[in-house]
Amino acid sequence: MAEQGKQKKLVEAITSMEQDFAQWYTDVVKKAELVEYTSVKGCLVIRPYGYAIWEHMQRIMDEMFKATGHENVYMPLFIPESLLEKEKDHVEGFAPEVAWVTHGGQEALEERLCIRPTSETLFCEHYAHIIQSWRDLPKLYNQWVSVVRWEKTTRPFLRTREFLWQEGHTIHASAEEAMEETRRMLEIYVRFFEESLAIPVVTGPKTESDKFAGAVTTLALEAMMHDGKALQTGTSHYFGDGFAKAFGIQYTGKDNQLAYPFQTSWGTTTRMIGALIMTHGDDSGLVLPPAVAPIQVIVVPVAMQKPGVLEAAQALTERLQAFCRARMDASANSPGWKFAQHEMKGVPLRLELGPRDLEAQHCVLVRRDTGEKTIVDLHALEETIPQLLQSIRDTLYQRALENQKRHTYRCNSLEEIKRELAEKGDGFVYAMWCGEEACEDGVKEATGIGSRCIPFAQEQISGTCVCCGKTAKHMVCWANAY
RNA sequence: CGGGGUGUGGCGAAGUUUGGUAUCGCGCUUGGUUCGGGACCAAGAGGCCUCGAGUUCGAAUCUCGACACUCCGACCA
Repeated sequence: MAEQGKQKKLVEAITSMEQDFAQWYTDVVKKAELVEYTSVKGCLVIRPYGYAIWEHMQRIMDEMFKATGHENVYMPLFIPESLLEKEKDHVEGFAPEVAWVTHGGQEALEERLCIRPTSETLFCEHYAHIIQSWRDLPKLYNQWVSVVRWEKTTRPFLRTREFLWQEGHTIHASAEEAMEETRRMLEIYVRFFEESLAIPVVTGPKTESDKFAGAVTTLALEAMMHDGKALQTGTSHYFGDGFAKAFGIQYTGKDNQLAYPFQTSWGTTTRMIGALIMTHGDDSGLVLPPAVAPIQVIVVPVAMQKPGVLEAAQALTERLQAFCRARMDASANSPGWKFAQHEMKGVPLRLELGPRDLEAQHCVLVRRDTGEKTIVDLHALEETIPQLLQSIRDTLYQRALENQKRHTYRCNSLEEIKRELAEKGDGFVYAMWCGEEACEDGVKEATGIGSRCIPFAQEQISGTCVCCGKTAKHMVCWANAY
């Protein structure tokens, strides 16, 4: 009997992270009911539970955008080929992965239309129409839409052909102001990641070869996943006046001279959900930071056929709903099944309420992050639950930060990089670089890891480039990436 | 896009070598007993074997092609 039960559990369990991290990830996204595959490659259904996580992300970020003066707009889905082609670097960067619409009904279109891979060109066309005077600047726009990039290999949330995102597009009178905006939005992302997602990030500009198609500077957020690989989780670009010149956006300044304005764009995507899974998840499934958890407290009535239990659990759930996202699971499944199920879905807190608890006027609270059980007086929940939720966020953040620190290696030579990676596994490698693309490629060639960004938090690891030995200009964060 | 693996009820698999009309576990439905870590009994329902061509009296099984998923590379949020 006992053996049979154990066997059953093994069959239904997800693959362990250690055994196969990629398979573990796929198991979690499926079993936590985040996504379902469709018949179109790289296009997934984001199921209600997964979409609810996205909605919380949206809500929190949108508030931050609005608080800094941004407005939401909506640009069309289609971009005519001629418009996409106006900025040379931009089209070269995106052309290989755009999807084209060639027919309307039965008739071939005179000019084919691409499905937006990003909307710089549409914003530029629009700005050219509406900006005439210095009084029209700045424009601080954002949109929440989906975009399409015809990726060759796809993975749920990490790389899909259609994905949801927000793209901010701003236009300013001066380069300084635009650069400041680029930094400001990066900082907003950092704050969102750290406070709401409990994910520490490394930030800094991308190298020349790695920046966004058409950008002067690309600032990136890099997060470390549990397996030591890097995931780019957001970017903020400074465009200078390159797009303005390519699209003929001009305004008349206070000095009555025509001038080109300066632009930025910045974006984050549903990839953040993937980051969440791979940063906090464990062998029991998803672990969600409370800020974006669709359910923060799951109430599980135990022995709910006993008189009064279900009613008490229902009343308690309603009471909790005044200050947190609480839900009761009164399904006919056994308590053990419910425990496992809600752990799989990453619910931060579980509240067990049974006849014994009712008699003593307390309940059992179980944290998802540590598994720790505490017995709490029913009258103290208004105080205890918010504290626990905060504590869960803090613990998740600290844990992720420790993982990042433990897997950050400071190296002085290519040999050292190879040795560290071989001995300690994937991670961030901090090493000096001369600034030459040849050496960037050289590091990739020799060690297999690529440059992620040039961290703002620079350290002087040595004076010379790890690749060529010449005088170093920057410390670069290198890593294997998703 | 290059290299591997896989595709059989909702999920996981057996069956494919040696062609004969599909089996098991979980899940699902109904009724009952249970309930503090993935409960149990009984009775049911559910499958153009990924799709398309071909070979054959006959194809899940053999041949060719397509598609999807997945892993490892190259590229990207």
